[in-house]
Parts: sequence; structure tokens; C-alpha cells
Amino acid sequence: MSQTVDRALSILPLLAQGPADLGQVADRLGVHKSTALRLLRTLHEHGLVYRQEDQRYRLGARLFALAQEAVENLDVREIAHPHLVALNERIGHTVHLAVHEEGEVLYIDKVESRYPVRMYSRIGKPVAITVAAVAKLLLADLPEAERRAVAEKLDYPTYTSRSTPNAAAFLKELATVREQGWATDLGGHEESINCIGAPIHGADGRVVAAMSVSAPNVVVTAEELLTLLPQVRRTAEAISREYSGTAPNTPSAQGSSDDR
Amino acid sequence: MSQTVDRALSILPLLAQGPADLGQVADRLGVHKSTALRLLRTLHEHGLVYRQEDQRYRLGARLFALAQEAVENLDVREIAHPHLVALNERIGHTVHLAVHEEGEVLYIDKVESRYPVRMYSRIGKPVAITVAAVAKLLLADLPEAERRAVAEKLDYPTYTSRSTPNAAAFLKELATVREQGWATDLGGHEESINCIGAPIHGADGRVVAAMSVSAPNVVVTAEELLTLLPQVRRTAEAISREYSGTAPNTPSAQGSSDDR
DNA sequence: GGACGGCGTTGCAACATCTGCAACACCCAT
DNA sequence: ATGGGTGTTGCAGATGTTGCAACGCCGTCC
Repeated sequence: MSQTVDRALSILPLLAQGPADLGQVADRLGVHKSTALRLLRTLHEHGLVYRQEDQRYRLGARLFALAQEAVENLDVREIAHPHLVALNERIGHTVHLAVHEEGEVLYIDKVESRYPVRMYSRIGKPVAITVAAVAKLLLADLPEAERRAVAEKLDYPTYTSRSTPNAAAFLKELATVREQGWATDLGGHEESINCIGAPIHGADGRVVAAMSVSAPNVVVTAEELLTLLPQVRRTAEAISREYSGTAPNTPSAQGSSDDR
Repeated sequence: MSQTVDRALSILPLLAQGPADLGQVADRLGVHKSTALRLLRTLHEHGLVYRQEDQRYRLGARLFALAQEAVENLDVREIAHPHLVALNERIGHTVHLAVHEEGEVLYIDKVESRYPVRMYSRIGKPVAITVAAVAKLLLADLPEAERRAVAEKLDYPTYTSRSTPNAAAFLKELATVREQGWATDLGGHEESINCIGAPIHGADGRVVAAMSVSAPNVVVTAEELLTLLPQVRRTAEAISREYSGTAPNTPSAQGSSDDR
């Protein structure tokens, strides 16, 4: 809708592919060098673009900071986090939280281990949408038509022999997930890693996020992992309750009251 | 330099603080609602802004994807990565890689453990600049004047009793680091975590990145960690050589040839 | 139930801003 | 020196952007 801004923003994905100099940017944008220069300058002032020593431009640090802040201000995440930590402390495996947004599913939180070194996961990484348990949960909740549309448009890479092969299989899987209210990924992304997940509902009943527990089968077999399902579902339900406001977050026994 | 783009980009940090509706955005920008609407629309088309169900705007997913791609295209990172993995496989502890950019130091890579589950760290997270070993290494290399200017401008939060207390102490520490060619963070950020780091040099001798090894002192004491210093420095040097092109990356025994 | 107020949205005309041009400054290589 | 390759600047013209006012919509309050 705004040509100038549109052009400026088009520079970002362009630079995401690698550094480029002024001429290249101007060419790719189809504008004069001087215009490209002014756009880049503006982007630079805002820190979205960085000028390296060879004068070429690349994406800047502010971008990270923004993505950072963005993810920290998601309220589902804020509410869910203590529950995820609590679950992690009980079962020890990696716990993920993910949301769906405009065709992509991405992780917005992760608790890796109860180890004193608390380090965050590569949050923001798009999920393998055709196989991940959280992706299935989030897409399964879409209205029929949209679900089908999305399924048709996806690629179905065969990460492993157990990856979802095509749209038909995926839709069938989504139907199952939708009905049973939980999902798995048994070696569909990486042969040795299994995953179980449960949906988090908002006040209107729609799925707003999904969580999962992942573990390599050298640690627990798929069967053992499945025995944890009730705990995962209870946690997801506890988060849902708190998120939808059904659970008055009493100042005292707040949060992890119900997710054990 | 470009008013329109400038305004549009100003929306991003604004939304980073939390979701806002059209009116709020317009007010904060000091423009008419209709202009704000058009800017937001453009941002939305590029996926930088997302419109939630209550019609309010917040930062969008593309932002993550961009930050993601950006970090993956840094050539230091690409070159360093296999070396970091190799080091990690030998010593087992967490290995970090960081760069300095416009006043911030941020992690651009991390190898957490040799565990089969390979998961990435919260890359892009700004580092505690006054205490982290990597930050000291990167800032120590700045020219005298700039170094002082940066040191004066910083805040010195006391994370622990061993945190760098003020600019004077920091500058002194930087001088030491500069001279000895390596750095530590012994409980300066979190009481129980120690850290040793070494610089990575470019062809011109300037420090382009820094790496570090971190471990909680329940696993190894600070003294034990320091015994790993030679290995860390050798790895950093190997990366430096390959990065500055001194080491012809022979197709065969490539990369991890020298960093043991 | 009707009117009000708030919010997002649209079309338009006036204007300011952005654009492309051409010339310049600079660096490196020839 | 001379040439080609950058990035940079000032300018006038024109395009795109702006703010306005009016509309549609949805809740709320009388």
C-alpha cells in the first residue's frame, strides 16, 4: 500500500540471502542507486541493516532484538512458561511451546533441562510443519476448508521413512489428532526422536498454542514416552484454563496448581 | 532520510513493547490514523507485523525468520561452526560464538552438548556486555578512544558480587584481556557459572568474533576449566586462520585439522 | 430500541516527499 | 595519468503520501 515502505522492506529478505552492495540492492529492487541508498540509510538508522567493513550491507542486530522482544511479549508464552518448567522438572525431557501464524508454525518457548545452566532454544525457528506434533495440533483446529487449503499447498519432505508423505495422509492425521485431542511425532522428523503433544485452548475453545515433549529413543522408547501423555495433557489443560481466564490466578497457589 | 520508511520502522520497536491498536500507533507516531493504517498494512504484507484477533497489531513471524536467516549467513559463523562442534565433542561443555555490532554483543552460535538431541540456543540474545568473556574480548580490541567511550556509556548491573562494578574496573579488565589474549567470566553473571574465552582474528588482525566455553562449577571448578584454555585458544586460532584465508581449506582434511 | 461514541476504513485533493538524473568524489587497477 | 568501478550529493519534476471528512460497523448507554 505504501510504495516507499514496500521497497524498503523488500530489501530485508534480499539481504537475508547474504550481504549485498548498493548496486546489487538497487538492481534487485529495480530503482536508482540513489533511492536505494536512501532506503538503506533509513534501515540502517533503525539498526535493521548493518554496514560491514567492505561497505556491503547485511541484516543488523536490531532485528534479533526485535524478534527477541516480540517473543517475550506473547501472553500465552508468559502464562505457559511456569507450567512448562514445572512439567520439565518432573519428567526431565525437552518441552516445547509453539504457535501458528500465517501459514507457519514456530516455537516460542522451550525448556531444555532442569540443569542449572538455563539456556534458551532457537526460538523462532519454523517447525517442520508436516510432521511435528505441535504443527498437527495447531493445523487440526483450523476450519475444514482452510485446513484443506493449507494441506494442499505444503511440501512434504521425507525427512525419514515415517514422515507424512502427502496431503491426503496429512489430512487424515489431522482428523485423528482433532478427534483424540493430542498428537505424536514418532521419528517423523529425525529417526531417533519421538514427540508427544497437546493443544492449548483459548476462552473460545480454539487452539491458540500447542506444547510437546520430545525425547530421543535412546533415552525412552516411544511406548514409555506415551505413558507421559496424561501429564502433558494435564499441563496443557492447566495452561488453557489460566489463559482463558477460567482459572482465577489466585495470588497464593498460582499457576502450577493443577498441572501435575 | 526517508520520512515514510522512518515512520514505518518506528512502529516496530513500538510494537515490541506489546500489542497496540491503530489509534495508539497513530498517536505515538504523531500521524493521522489513515497514514498509520497504510504503514501497518505495508508492514503486514511483509509479515513483519501480525494482526491478532482483537484487531490489534503485534510483531510478526517473518521477523523471526529474517533474524534466523541473517545469523545463518554470517561467514564467521559458517567457518567457525565445525570447529566449535569439534571442541565441544572433546570437552563436552557449552561452546559459544559471539560478535560485536553497534554497541551490542550477541551470540551467533552455540553448541550445547554432544547429546544426540542437537538443539540451538537462543541465538541473537544480547550478551551481558560488562561481564561476559566474549564481550570483554570483543570490546578489548576496539581502539582506545572508542573503548573508553563505550565503557563510559554502559550500565554496570551487579548480577553477582563478582560482576564488573564500574567503567574503571571494566577498562582495566579490558586492558588485561587485550594483553593476555584471552578472557574469563568467573561467576560474574551467574554465581555458579564460569566461562573462558578466546578471540578470533580476521586477516587484518582485528578481532571479528569471540568464542567461549561455559560450565557450571558443580561440574568443573574454575581451576579445572582454566586447564582447558589452551584447547580453546587453539580452536580460536584455527578458526582465525581459516577465516583470514591463511589456511587453504583443502577439500580433504578440511577445517578441524588444527584445533585439537 | 434508538442514539451515541469509538474504532477501522475509504476516496479525494493538495501538498510534501520521494524519485531519477547528472555530476561529483573517491579508490583501485590499468 | 587515465579509466572504470564504487558510493554520494543537489536539484527539479512528478509521483506518492498525507490529512481530512465521511462512512460503516459494532458495542454501550440512556
